[in-house]
Amino acid sequence: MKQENRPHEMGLGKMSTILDIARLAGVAKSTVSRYLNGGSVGEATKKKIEQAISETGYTPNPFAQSLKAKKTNIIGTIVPRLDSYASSQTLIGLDEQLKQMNYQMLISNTSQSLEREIESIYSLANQKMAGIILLATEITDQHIEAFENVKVPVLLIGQEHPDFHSLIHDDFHAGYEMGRYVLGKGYRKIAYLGVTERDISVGVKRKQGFKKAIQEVEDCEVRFYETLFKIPAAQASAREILQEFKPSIFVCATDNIAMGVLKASYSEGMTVPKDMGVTGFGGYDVTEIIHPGLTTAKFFYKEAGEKAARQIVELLHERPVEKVTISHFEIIERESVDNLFQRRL
Amino acid sequence: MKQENRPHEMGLGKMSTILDIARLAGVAKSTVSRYLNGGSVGEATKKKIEQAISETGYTPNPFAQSLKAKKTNIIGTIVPRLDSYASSQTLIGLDEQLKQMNYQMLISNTSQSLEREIESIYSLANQKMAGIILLATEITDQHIEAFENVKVPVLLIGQEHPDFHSLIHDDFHAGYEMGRYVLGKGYRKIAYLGVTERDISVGVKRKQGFKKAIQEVEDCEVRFYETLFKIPAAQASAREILQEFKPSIFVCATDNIAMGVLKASYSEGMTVPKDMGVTGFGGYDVTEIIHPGLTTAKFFYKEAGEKAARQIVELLHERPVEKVTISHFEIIERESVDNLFQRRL
DNA sequence: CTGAAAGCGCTTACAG
DNA sequence: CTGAAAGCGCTTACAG
Repeated sequence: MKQENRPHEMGLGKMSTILDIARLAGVAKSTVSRYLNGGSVGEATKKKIEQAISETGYTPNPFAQSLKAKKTNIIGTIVPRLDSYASSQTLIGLDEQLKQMNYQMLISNTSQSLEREIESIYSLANQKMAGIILLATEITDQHIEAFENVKVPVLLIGQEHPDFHSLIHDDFHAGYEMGRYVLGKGYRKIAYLGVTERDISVGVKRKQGFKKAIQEVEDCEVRFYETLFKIPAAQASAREILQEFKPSIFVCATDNIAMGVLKASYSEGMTVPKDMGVTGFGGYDVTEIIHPGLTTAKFFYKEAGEKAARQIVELLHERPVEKVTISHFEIIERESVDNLFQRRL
Repeated sequence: MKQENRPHEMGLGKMSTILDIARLAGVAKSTVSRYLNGGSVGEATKKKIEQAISETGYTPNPFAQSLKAKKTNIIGTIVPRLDSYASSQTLIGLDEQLKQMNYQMLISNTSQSLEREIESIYSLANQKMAGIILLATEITDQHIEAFENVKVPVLLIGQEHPDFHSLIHDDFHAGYEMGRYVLGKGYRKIAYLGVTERDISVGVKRKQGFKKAIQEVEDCEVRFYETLFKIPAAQASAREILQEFKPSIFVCATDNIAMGVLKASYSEGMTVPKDMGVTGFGGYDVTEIIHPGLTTAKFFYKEAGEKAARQIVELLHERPVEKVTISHFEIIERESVDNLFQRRL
């Protein structure tokens, strides 16, 4: 399969078709087709067909195949953005696993437009995708309607919804453990810098988990803030909070937000972790590169992508798949958090 | 086009075909087809067809279309990796521009395997891509052979080659200007940390430009080193160089390599830029996020992607396109480089 | 095991 | 302006 199948003679003439192969091998088209699709073919004819195929470098026309089959072996993946660590890693995991299972992946980038997401659902369905994977941020009624209309197997990644199968990260427990971690280090004056609650996973669950940890302890002063996903916005929010609240630590709902806080702290002349602690969620590469390294709850995007690939294929085959799968996480300790107890000694 | 075309009734029955539309409108299939493809259709029939289409939510089967047309309006893009700033930005630029011109983009990720690149060329051609864009790192004889065989319009991004159209970044002049910049700041003991010369753009051209700048000045001590693209490898290389050479500045062939050098300098207890300067090439987002910010030669990947999209489409239409287009760059000054002249005062 | 025929949904000359 | 027919390359019952 590695070398011999390459259409070396393609440059000479036009692409060969199944009819060419049939003629060359002296058999009927249907026999060639049967050979190609693993049907029963006699040894002798098999030989002749193989010969003809390698002579011509024949390879079936996928459009003709799909036209008959009325579907492809392509999984359409809708992704809100291409330039995020989480997206890339998830896509890589999906792609590699899908390839291994002899499926193709088609990426549809929506540039963070929910409207484009809806369009993509219809468009992918129209292109006869075998299944659709949505790297979700928000599930609206329109999403639900679209998926109902197209009737293509669907898997959500990153958000869960009662109507669909989904694979999510363990945002709640990550929030909880992060809370416990921070409290365990002695921090008691905490700014939680979150995002919109329309994003259930990032905006709600992480915060809820964190709140639970807080409730297990006494006399802890916590304030909750909301900012945007982008670094400059987070930076601006942090600057304000620094004025009005002076927290001893920022617990940020994403690594990017944490980056913004770090920038704000620099520009205010503060040193992390000496003057203030910072934590994130995500486990982006950059959290390890920077100095001080960022303490964060790392999610396993690539693995999640691989798992999702296996699940969507199960779904295609109408085999049972658990409604919601929870991918794990890990608290990574780095320099951005100090041990206040130790400091007091 | 926004709302009305959506196949709301799709959920009810099977997808409708051109024949359904024809019957509903009381005309022939060919007339519907002509309407769809902008041929001449009478006002009255046009109305009826439009009515039928919006009633059914009809949308043509792309496989049937491609089967006839023997090609698609999809541009296949081969990318060595998904998780790099340069790749993502380029893809975003390509995708957005292509969409605007009514083309689709299909991404083929090769995970840095040259062999997979070759396979992708054949596979994309087999899928009747209208054109192929290769985010190139290295052009081997196999690439040339493959492209000759498939006879599909091709555009290279990032590397040039006499056989193909290409869009490259101005690596030579970026190297030159970076050299001048560093010299202008008074640095005279320089470690140039480059990469393999098999990568012409990154490994050869940047270095050549830099060398040219060096030659314009006297009594400058420069040593050239080679490392890998990954941060840990660069970090290890930097540590060694720090022992044997003690440069006053590291000029790194990529931002990632510069990140490795920064990490090495931290772990050696050095402060940038006080004890040592560092520069990169690329202009990745991370260079702005970190502290100190990294001085770098910024390339415009997204713009380059957009430009490439326009060019490949020109190529499809067999319109003239300049053989090699050079995308610009900009030296971004940040804190990782000091002014040694000023310091002496 | 093998082949002839019909059909997937569309487009494209060719008549009219 | 409009329609009947052929054909794109493949697969799938159906006979044999």
